[in-house]
Amino acid sequence: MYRKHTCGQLRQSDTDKQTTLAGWVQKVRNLGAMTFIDLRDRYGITQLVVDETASDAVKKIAGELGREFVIQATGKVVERSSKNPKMETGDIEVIVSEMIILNAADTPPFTIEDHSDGGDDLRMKYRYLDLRRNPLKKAMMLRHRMAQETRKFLDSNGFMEIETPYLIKSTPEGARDFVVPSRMNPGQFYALPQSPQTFKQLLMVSGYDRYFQIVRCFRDEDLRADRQPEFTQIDCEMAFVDQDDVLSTFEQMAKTMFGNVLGVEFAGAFPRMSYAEAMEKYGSDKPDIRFGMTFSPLENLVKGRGFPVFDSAEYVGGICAEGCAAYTRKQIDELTDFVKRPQIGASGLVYIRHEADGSFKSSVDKFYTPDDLRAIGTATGSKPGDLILILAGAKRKTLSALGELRLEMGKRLGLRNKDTFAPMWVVDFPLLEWDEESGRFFAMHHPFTSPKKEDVALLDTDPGKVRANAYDFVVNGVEIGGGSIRIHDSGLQHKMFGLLGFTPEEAQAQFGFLLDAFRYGAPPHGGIAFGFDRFCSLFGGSDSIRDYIAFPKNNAGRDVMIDSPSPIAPAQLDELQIALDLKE
RNA sequence: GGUGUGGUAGUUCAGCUGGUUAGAAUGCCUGCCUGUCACGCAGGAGGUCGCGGGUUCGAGUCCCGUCCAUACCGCCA
Repeated sequence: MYRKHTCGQLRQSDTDKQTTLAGWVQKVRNLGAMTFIDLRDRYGITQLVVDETASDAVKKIAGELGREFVIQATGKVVERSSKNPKMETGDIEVIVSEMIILNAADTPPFTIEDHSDGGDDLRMKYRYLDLRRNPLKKAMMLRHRMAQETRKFLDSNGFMEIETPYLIKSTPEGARDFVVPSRMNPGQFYALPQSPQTFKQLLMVSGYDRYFQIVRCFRDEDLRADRQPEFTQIDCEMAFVDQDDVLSTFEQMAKTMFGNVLGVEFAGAFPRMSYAEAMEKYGSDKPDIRFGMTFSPLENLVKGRGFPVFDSAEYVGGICAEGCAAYTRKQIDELTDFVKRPQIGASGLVYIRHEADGSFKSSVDKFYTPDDLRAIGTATGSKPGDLILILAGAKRKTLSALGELRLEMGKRLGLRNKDTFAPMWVVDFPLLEWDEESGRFFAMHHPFTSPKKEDVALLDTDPGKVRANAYDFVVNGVEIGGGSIRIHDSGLQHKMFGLLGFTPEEAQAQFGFLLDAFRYGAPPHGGIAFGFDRFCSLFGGSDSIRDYIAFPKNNAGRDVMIDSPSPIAPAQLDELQIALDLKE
C-alpha cells in the first residue's frame, strides 16, 4: 500500500495518527536544520516536516528533492505550532520518519501553480503537467460532475444510453467530413460522424423511444475558441413527442444541472422567442438576454429629411445605451471604428445624445429638428443621460452589425456578468436558407427537420417562408443546444430532399437506409443535442472550451503534445493503396 | 483563404525617434539559515532577440518574405 491518506484529507482530528502519504513535491522550503515539503496530489496539499528528529537518511533525501519529484513519506500527524488558515490541511503537518523517492523529476518548464508562468502553447505541449494545476483540475471535475448529472437525470427519466458507430458514411450536406480509408475496401472511405443524427432516428424506428448518448462528434472545419474538430455532444432523441414535450423535458434537465452543479435556481419557465423576433430585436439567432438594449426600428421617423444615408437605407435601427450621454468624442470614435471593422461591416455610426438637461444633440443635427430627435428618443425609450446609437443599411447586415454593437455596449456597461445566467429557447427557425452562390436552398438545421404543419403548403409556393419545428437552447448569447421535430414520413422526406436539390437517385444513394426505414413504421419523433464542451465552459465561466477538454487541439487542429497529425509510413499508404499527390 | 495581435534567458515580460557589454522578475545551481508556507540572505550560471533576405557606418528596433502561436471573418446543415 502506497498511502494511508490523500494529501487533502488530514485534519486536526487526525492528530497523533501515524500516516503514509504519496504525491508530488510542490515546494521545498529548506530553513537549514529543518525542511518543509509541500506534498501535492489530486486532493490537496499537506505539509511534511523533516526536523532534527529525522534520521540522517531522511535528511539526505530531503536535500535531494526537486519540484515534482514523486515521493512517499511516513510519519506522525501533529498540530502545527504556526497554522496556515489558507490551506485546508493548514492546522496539521506530518513529522517525517521515513521517506523514499518513488521517482525523480526533471524541472518542469513552467510552474505548477494556480497562476502558472507558462504560456498557452507551452502548457499545451506539456498538457499532462498543465492538468496538475488547480484550475484545470477544477475544470475536469466540473466536466465530470456535469456528465454524471446528465446521466442521472436522463436515466431517471427513462432514457437509454446506446452507442452508435464512429465509422460511418460521408454525406454531402453540412460540415466537411473527416474521412478514414478502408484497407479492406480499397479506394473507399469511412467518415467520422458530425453527429449520430440518422442513427438516433433509426433507433426511434426501432422503438427505443428515449435515447441518449454523451458522444464524440467530428467536423473538419476551421477552429475557434469555442470550436474543436472533435467535440462532445449530449445527444438525445424521443419518439411520440411534439416540440413542447422535447422543450419541457430538456428545460427540466438544464434546470437540474444548473441546480445540482452550480446551485442556480430559476423561478419560472425559460423564455421562448421566435427566430424572427430574435433577429428584429437583438440582431442574432442567439441573443444574450442578460440585458435589454433591444433594437428600435426608425425608418418611419428618419426618412425623407434629406439625410442620404438614412433615405437610401433598407433598414434603420437604434439602441439606447443607458447613461452614456457623456461619452467623449474619442469614445464614440472608438465605437465607430468598432462597427466599421470589416468583420462587422457597417459604413458609419450615428449618435444622439439625450443630454442630462433633456435636450438632444446628434451627429445629424443638420438634417433633423429637435422635435425629430425627441421622437427618436421616445421610440428608443431614452432618458436624459442616455446615448442613442443608430446604424443604417441593408437589413440583414445592419441587424447583425447592430447586434454586435449591442453586445459591445453590454460589455462596456458591465451587463454581461459571467455569474448571471439567462437561458432561453429560440424557436420557429426557417426551414430553408437560400444560398446565392450555389443558387439553391440549404437546410438551416438539417435535412431531416420537419416543417410546421401550417406552413407545409408553402413548400410548393414559397419554400423560403416555411418555418421549421426547430429550436435552439441559448444561454448568455451562446448556442448551447439545438434540435428539431423530425420528418417521419418518407414522402415528405423525399420532397425535402427534392427542395435541397437532390435527385431521387442521389437521395436514395445517400440516405436510402433512412428512407427505407421510414417505410416500416416510423413513429413521430424529435430530439436535441447539447454541445457538452460549451455547456461546461458556460458553467465554468470561460469563453474557451479548450480549458474543459483534457487534451484539446490548437488553432490549426494540431495536437502539439503528441505532434499530430503526422505523415504515415509508405508501407501504410501501400496497404491502403493510396498515393499522395501533394501540391507544392 | 483573409484581417488583427504577438514571437527577446528554462518561463513571463521590458527594451523609447536605429547607437557602448540586451535588462527585470521568477525558475535553476552553490552556500548560509529551527516555524516556513510567494520563506529569507549572499553568490553564480543562463541569450542564434522565431527564421531568411534587404535598407544602413550600425538592426532586438525600420522594410519585405516566411514560419509558429492566438483572436476574429469566411467556413461550421
